[in-house]
Amino acid sequence: MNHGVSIAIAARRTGLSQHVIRAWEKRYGAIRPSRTDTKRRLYSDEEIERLQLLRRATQAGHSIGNIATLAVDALRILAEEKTPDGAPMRLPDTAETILSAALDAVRSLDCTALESVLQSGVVTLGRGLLTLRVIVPLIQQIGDGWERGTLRIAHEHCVSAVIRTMLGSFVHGYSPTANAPVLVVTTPPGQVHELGALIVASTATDCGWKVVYLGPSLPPEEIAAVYERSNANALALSIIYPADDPTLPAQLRAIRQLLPTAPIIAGGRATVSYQAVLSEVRFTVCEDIASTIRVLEAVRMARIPSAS
Amino acid sequence: MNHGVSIAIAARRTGLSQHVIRAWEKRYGAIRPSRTDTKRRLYSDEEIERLQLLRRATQAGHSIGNIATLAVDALRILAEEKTPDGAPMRLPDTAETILSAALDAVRSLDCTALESVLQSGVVTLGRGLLTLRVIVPLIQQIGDGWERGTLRIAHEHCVSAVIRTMLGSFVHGYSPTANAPVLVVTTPPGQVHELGALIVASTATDCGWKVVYLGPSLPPEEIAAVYERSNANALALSIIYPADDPTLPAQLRAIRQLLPTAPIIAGGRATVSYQAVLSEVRFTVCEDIASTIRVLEAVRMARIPSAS
DNA sequence: CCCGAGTTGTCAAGAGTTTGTCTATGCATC
DNA sequence: GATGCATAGACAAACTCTTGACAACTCGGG
Repeated sequence: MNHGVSIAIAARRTGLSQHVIRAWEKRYGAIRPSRTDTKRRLYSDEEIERLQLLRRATQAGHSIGNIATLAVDALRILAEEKTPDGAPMRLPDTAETILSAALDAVRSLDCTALESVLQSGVVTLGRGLLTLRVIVPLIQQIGDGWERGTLRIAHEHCVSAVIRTMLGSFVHGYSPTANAPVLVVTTPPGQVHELGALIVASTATDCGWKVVYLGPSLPPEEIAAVYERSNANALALSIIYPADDPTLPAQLRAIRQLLPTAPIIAGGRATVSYQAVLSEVRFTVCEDIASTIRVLEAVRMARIPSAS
Repeated sequence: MNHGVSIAIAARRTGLSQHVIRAWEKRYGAIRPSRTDTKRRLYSDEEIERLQLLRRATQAGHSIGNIATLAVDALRILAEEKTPDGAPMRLPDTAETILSAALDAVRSLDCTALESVLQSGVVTLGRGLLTLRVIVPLIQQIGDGWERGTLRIAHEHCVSAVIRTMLGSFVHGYSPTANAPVLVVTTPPGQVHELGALIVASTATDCGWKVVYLGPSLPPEEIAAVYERSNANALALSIIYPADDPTLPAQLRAIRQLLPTAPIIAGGRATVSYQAVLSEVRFTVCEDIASTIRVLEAVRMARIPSAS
């Protein structure tokens, strides 16, 4: 079957050091990779996944000695567990390291490097933290650098492309739960930047929502049609760049008119420029990701708790 | 009978050095090229493809010693796939199945389902075939359905978002080879559709190029600056949608002026509308993916083998 | 509050393996 | 005769393996 990869690759893909991988094997029998004739370890995809799960479970506070021999399914459960407050303390530090590594990659216009930095960030921080502590600041700083003239448009484009891909891969990441609430995410017409919308989409996915992501710049009728066809529970709109679009208020009113009762969330830097309309049409404005999460949580709770 | 090519050509086409090719043959029996009467090696297309697969599999972390004698099919799996056209026979059937499953998912606006259909398609068909036989037709049919009114704009947006993410994840898939040729991919200003550019980018990655993907709609000066900073060997531009942009010819001329000698490839549906300019500025126009691959191959061969 | 005992990540040294690259020599081709 | 290819052998750099040791940390008890 799959002949497996070397320990170096296994280490890279799991975020563990080679030393740790060997130690876990020797001391706890956590895995039993096949060997070549000359005793070199060969890791299959399954074993690598197992190592990833072990890693996340240990980071969540479980001690390796206790969980090393558990079945994969059990590990999946342990690894999924959140750490509400006993959160690891050293992570902010790591986030900054990753961020600066990412900025270096951007400056040298090395998209491949940027991607692998971010990829390792996913392993280390997880999606949520990576988004919050790395991707958002990164976008911010690229924007600043561009305005100050230290970075070119091309830098911004290149980074956007990579981030776009990464965030996109977060959106449908988890298999949907049966009765998960549904969130429609898009941007109103004229709002061409989709990164904000993607951040919301991936965050919502992370929080257990089923997300229908529609890309940027969609007309009100389309938004409304999709909202109803998909039995959505909320709508999220990202408003970032053109902060002085005279046609936007009309669009927002049209949306509200088509969806009179829907919970609609608006977020993004440019929301401040449209405060009047936004409150007029009763959109919930979110300043940042944290408040978005809170609002999503509130909407979810407000749903009629049918079962039990 | 296929006469086969010399080891020098084989080295060029695979990106491997002659030494390595010989070493793989001698040490691992990885290939067994036919010989002339005077014992010179002659490589057939199949053998060259095998070498390419081996190269990609090793880049993916598999050690040459373990995989050298594997069958081509197994290699395809390890190398994550590619089949220019001499494909296995049952695949067209599979491709159609996947395509229709994808269309179903689109019609019911279930992005999650679409994503998992495509994901399984990657496993079954590999990146190259999935792109050729599923993604491209899918885009085509969505476009048709939209024009006929059976599908909404929202469908198109939703599908684009999913495909955008999937193609994006293909682009930087492999770790760059030391002396891989570099291709810059983008679209000229005003060309906002990036799917075509992404298809080229992912195809080129598949062929062993190092790709610098810059997203859509980049000004000529930016393109040129990146081209030179990244020591690129070629530039690819996708021209798909506005087929009647009066400013585009000027942009194309500007690009050619900034990069007088660079090999520039233009592809996409709208190229027919700009034929006059395109030939004036000496862009190589590609009708489809296959011809793009051929042109890339030609450019790679034309490179003066400076090193070694 | 301090002390062992157990746990866990990290490291170093020495031996062995893998693999890309290079040389030298002779033949082939043009 | 200049260039390209074949073979064989030699290297060096990069990887891995195993063993043993060490430091930081946790935890229960004195």
